Amino acid sequence: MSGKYTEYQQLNLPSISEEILAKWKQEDTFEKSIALREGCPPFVFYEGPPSANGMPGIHHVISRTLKDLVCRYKTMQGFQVKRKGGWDTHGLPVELGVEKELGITKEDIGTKISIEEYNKKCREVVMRFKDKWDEITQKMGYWVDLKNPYVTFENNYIETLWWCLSELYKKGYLYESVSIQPYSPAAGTGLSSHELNQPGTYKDVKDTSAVAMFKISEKSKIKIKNFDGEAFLMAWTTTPWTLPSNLGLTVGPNIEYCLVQTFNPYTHLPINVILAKALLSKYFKAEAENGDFESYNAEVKIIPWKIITSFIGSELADLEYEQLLPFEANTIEKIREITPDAQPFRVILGDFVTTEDGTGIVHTAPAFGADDFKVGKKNNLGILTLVDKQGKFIEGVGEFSNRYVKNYKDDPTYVDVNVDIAVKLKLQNRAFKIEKYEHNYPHCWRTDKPIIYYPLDAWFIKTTAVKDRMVELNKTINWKPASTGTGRFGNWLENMVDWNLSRSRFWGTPLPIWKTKEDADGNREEKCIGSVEELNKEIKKAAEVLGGQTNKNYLHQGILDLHKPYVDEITLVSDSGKPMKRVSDLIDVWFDSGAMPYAQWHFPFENKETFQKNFPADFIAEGVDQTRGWFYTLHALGVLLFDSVAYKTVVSNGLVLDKAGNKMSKRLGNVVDPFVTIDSFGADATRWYLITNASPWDSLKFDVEGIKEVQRKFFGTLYNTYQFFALYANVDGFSFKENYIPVNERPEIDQWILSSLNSLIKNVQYNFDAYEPTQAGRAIEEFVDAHLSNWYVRLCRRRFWKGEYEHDKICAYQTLYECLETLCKLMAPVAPFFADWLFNNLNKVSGRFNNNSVHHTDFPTINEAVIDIDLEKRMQLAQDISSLILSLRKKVNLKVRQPLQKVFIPALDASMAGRIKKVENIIKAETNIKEVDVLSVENDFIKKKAKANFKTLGKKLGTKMKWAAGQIASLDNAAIDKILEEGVILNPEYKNNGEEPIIIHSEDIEVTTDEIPGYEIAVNGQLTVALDITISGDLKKEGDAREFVNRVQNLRKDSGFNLTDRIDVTVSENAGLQASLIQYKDYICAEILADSLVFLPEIKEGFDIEVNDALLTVNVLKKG
RNA sequence: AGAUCCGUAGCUCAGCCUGGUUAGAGCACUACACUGAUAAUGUAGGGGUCAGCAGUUCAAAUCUGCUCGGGUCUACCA
Repeated sequence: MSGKYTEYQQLNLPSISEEILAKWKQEDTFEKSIALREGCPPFVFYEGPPSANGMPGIHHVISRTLKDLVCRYKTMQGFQVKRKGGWDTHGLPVELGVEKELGITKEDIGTKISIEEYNKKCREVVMRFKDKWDEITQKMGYWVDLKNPYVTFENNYIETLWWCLSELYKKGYLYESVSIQPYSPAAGTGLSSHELNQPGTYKDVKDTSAVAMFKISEKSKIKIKNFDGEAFLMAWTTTPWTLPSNLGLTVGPNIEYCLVQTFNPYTHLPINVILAKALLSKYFKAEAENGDFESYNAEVKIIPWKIITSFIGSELADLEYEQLLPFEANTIEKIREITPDAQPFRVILGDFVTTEDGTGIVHTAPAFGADDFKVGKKNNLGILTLVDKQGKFIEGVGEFSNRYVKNYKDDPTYVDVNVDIAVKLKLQNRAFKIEKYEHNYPHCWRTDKPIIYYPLDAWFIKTTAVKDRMVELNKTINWKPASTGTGRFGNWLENMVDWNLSRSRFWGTPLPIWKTKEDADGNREEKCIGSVEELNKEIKKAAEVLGGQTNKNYLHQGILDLHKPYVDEITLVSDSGKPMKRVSDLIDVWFDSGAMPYAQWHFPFENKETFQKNFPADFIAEGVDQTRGWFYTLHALGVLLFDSVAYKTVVSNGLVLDKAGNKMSKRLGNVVDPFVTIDSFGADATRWYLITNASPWDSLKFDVEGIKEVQRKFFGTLYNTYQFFALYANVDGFSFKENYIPVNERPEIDQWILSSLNSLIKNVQYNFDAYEPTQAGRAIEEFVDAHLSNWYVRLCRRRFWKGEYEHDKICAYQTLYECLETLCKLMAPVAPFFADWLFNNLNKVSGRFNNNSVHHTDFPTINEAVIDIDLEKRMQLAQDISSLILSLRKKVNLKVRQPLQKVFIPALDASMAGRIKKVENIIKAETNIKEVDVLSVENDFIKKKAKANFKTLGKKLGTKMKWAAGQIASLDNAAIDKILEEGVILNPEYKNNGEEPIIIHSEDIEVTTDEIPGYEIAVNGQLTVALDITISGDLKKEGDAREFVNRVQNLRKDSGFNLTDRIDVTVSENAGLQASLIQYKDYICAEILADSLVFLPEIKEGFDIEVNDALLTVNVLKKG
């Protein structure tokens, strides 16, 4: 190795990115980083597949930075980290995109366009932005294997999904059932929650709402209280059309209800009603309570009422009531035809009941509400669906038969059936209040018509069967932040329902279940296919058994594409010889991604061993919005299939908001284009900003100003430190060829920065291990800025350019080099380009590593022997003292170039005195002072002040604390000294007062000093500095000389001289300064590399300079 | 509606777990200084009801409860 360290004009991060990217490409640096770790323990990472039919955004950059840095870090730590990429290719967004592009709707599929063509189109567009994704992946420096990604639409992938499903089926976890889903009668289709969350679907509408009165049966009435007259349960609904399907009334078990005697406002008949006590005021006027019942008649506006009795909800359980609206279609016989042992028309209990609105009693129609369905099933109410899929009443619902429950057909003559139901209730003394009610209700995003909740057949995974195990295993997962695991995710698990897999779509993974038609007894046979081979076998078998045209297109080669429409063309045969058709559903795309640990390897058909080595993952990371998405489905399938977690650590990162804190959305136009950002600031600054600005799980307010700051402050400073190093190392030819000088043989300042460096390694390693990259990054920043650049380099500057190339200088070079080299490695996970660039700049000269990339090196290890905490502390002391002295100089307007004679620093104890003595040279140099006088503990020169230590005393003293603090503050030197030596009783008169003695020891006080008469003093905490500001004649002269040197140095620099150029200097004679310059001539010449310094009466060509208010003309001539 | 995260200087964030008496840093602004590495740095200045209320405590930014505001996820129901 040889040559020079490359020096640069200025820092250009984007071009560094480009240069390094090209190098990586050429040298296969990524592939090599994995190959180099062959045989090392694996660290397993799963890539959550993005969907390539949308453009990547800046929020993708943050989660991928996080993933990338962990993988890079682990690689450097000696693990082999394979990162298989993946693409999520199925799902509704793809379908919607295609429909928009082709200008069609779902209804057109099968008529205007065949399913085959439609799916072909989906397959084409799904990778539309793959190029853009690949580009951002590279540009941001995300190392992931894009050459062999898993793709969810490929046959092999789907085959594994089928295998998973068939395993679940075998375990009895896959079943068909009814669930209540949003359904659009106008469009004739179920809607997903995604569709329901389209903008504008929830609208404020006015509906006819009814408070209906359900008459309590005579038998049950007695259970409440013995009283005269009819009693009713009041329940409210905004959808009166569901009332004929009513099968139960739900009350909250802990809600208080009362029985109220009053009159029906419409029929004026005397009634008794039950409702929640908290809602009485909604229906009754306070002034009418216990009003005049005797004289009530139809003309009286204010209806009298009184509470007869009250009870809590659980006491109402199982009360029976008469059916509200009996028809032919909803008789008890009809109900039991569907649910043989149903027990409807009862009061049941439900936790979801509130007293926010309504009556505190919930009308329950199991077919038309998810809660209703759940509670109905639990209480065996049965189910009635008196409305068909077109949204109209079926036959047998009296005068309402065949009427649409909402105006789905835009019929101008439509009469609202809800109003008619309300009228009927009024006439029958079954309505207490009918009114228009404005509420927020979901609408179908395509037809703009209100949706209804409707029971649809669907296939489910019985996740509830393994709920306890999922909860248990979740506790072993390391969640970052932990609260997401216990809170959002843990809570979600606790309230888990079975996983509804079914989707009525076209482009997705088909459910591999074939079934026969139901026979007369409602029985049927079904088969769940678990592999292509099995399907092909069944295809042949069916053809043989059923004969004719059965599966004729699939007999030769078997099935070639596992999507619709092909799978639907296949008929299988049941064990008893009946034809079976596939159920038409596709599965939830979340199943696709949740099964990626298996499907990415085409397990169990191939790669069995690979799979075993790569399950479960050590680490995954995605946005927090995936908590109930990917994180959930991974976990569910891991537990269901293998009784295992799917990942050991999961980091969920927060959202990226714009700088005003708004969510980024195309609609608002505040989306940050990651390409623009990375092109203008470079990937490193962007990554560094994203990681260090806020913890990954906090939402990040993205502001390019922040990136600029990172670029300037962190990368700029580090770059300059390198430039400084390169400048002088090139002059001296330092290439680390000398033996490594033992740290304890180096000057104290070197020992200090190396101690800090090792402390930094410790800190960074700890935080990376804890998945706290923000803390790690900030620690690196702190080191570069505060320690390395602005203290070490600042103080050592002269060591690099003064003197011969021997011990001290080599120490300085080796030390600074080691710092830079180590920093490269520490920062490499977060800023991979810059780190590699810097590493190569250093290493190509020194050749200390055989590696071509920092990413192939090992992460630095801590050298505990070099860490000297006391040294770090006293250096901090030196910095604090210097800073105090500088503030004093500022206060009295004495610039640093003016030397001063002396500073006094009182030490509070011997160890502090010792520390200051050890760093006094640094203080002297930094603040340009000749002597540092450390005043010992016993001096009388200063006045001491004591402050109570609240931490130790507070516990002992309690309420006397304030008094004691006052006492302590007023102690004099003698008392403080006594406390320090042996302790003092603060309340000597304690015996007389009958108190406990309060003994103060040295640890109970903090001693400070406050006054040194005749000196300029500054105090900061326990530190006091007293500066002697008298300037003697000699000091003044030296100050002049230094000022002069500074001016000449500036001239050298401005004139573009090289560092080593020698010069001749001529100066105009000047009465005020001449004596100073002559006295310090040797010093001056040495500093400015002058061979001569000559005074002339007049200088014709030269620069006018000003030195301590004196004007001079100077000419500087380069020699040779 | 439920869960969760967040709320500290004009802005970005520390500090909170483990309570301790002047609440810190950076950016931005102003002035001065330092510099033969520096787009850096130092010193000084202005800038805070630590979202609000209540509680626990000798002592609360810190612990507890409630409220308000913002984000996200889930749900949207009589």
